[in-house]
Amino acid sequence: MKGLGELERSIMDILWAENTPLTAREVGRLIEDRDLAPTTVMTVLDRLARKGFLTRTRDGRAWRYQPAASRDAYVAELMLEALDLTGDRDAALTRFARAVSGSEAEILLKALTELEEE
Amino acid sequence: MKGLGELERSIMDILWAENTPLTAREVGRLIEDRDLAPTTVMTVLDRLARKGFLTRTRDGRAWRYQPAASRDAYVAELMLEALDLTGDRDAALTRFARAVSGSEAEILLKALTELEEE
DNA sequence: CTACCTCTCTACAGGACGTAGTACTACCCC
DNA sequence: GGGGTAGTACTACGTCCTGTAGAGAGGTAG
Repeated sequence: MKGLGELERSIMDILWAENTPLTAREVGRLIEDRDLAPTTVMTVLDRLARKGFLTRTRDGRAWRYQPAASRDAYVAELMLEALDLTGDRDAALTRFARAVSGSEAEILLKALTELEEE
Repeated sequence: MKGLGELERSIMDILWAENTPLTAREVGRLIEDRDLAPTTVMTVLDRLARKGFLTRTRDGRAWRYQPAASRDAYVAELMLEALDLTGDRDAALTRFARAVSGSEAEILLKALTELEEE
């Protein structure tokens, strides 16, 4: 997988936030802060689809885009990918465990213990 | 932080593997597979130092480079950074917990429970 | 002095990304 | 049915990062 650029991530954020497929125009409207040309949005959506981050289906002449995977799945995958960079996964995991803050450590702990019970 | 390129990572790997500071020439010798010009290695070492991944100290006319942080710290930081991309950290963490394989889940679990006890 | 090593500076090509124009088609309203 | 509107595909361009390396300068060792 590859990282996303700034604008690409903004657009993914929008699509992750909505749970319905959007057209380029709709996405464009939701990016208020920047004044982007419609074609810019379209180009980026196209690239994201090409990279596999989005799927698109026809709606009349327009395309409707939606995320291929949830944001959580994306983030988890990035984390696993980072983990793959090391030779010593255990050490990295230990360090990671120490680095997450208390409440999050509990989330992790809970998820892990639930896993064990299954 | 930013990700590293291919060659940059190879070089970091070499420096992480040794636990003594190396000169450009020494690093060059350790990258056997590729036939790189010495200046190439120097340039990349320089860039890595500039980005904060390496620190360097003089040794005669030469510089000796060594990692500014351990690989584990780097990996853990990348993981945290990925985690920061999401709005819903809990969901991402839960998903991550499910994704790590069994033995690694135990490492994590152990690190976390040790944390709790402290 | 001469060959050599190492440094610093500069350069260049390729790819990713932000950004957008152009040209073409389909549709709606008057 | 003609013009505006929306949508598409294709092309383009500047910038930054990275891989790769040459040129030139200044020590160092015979």
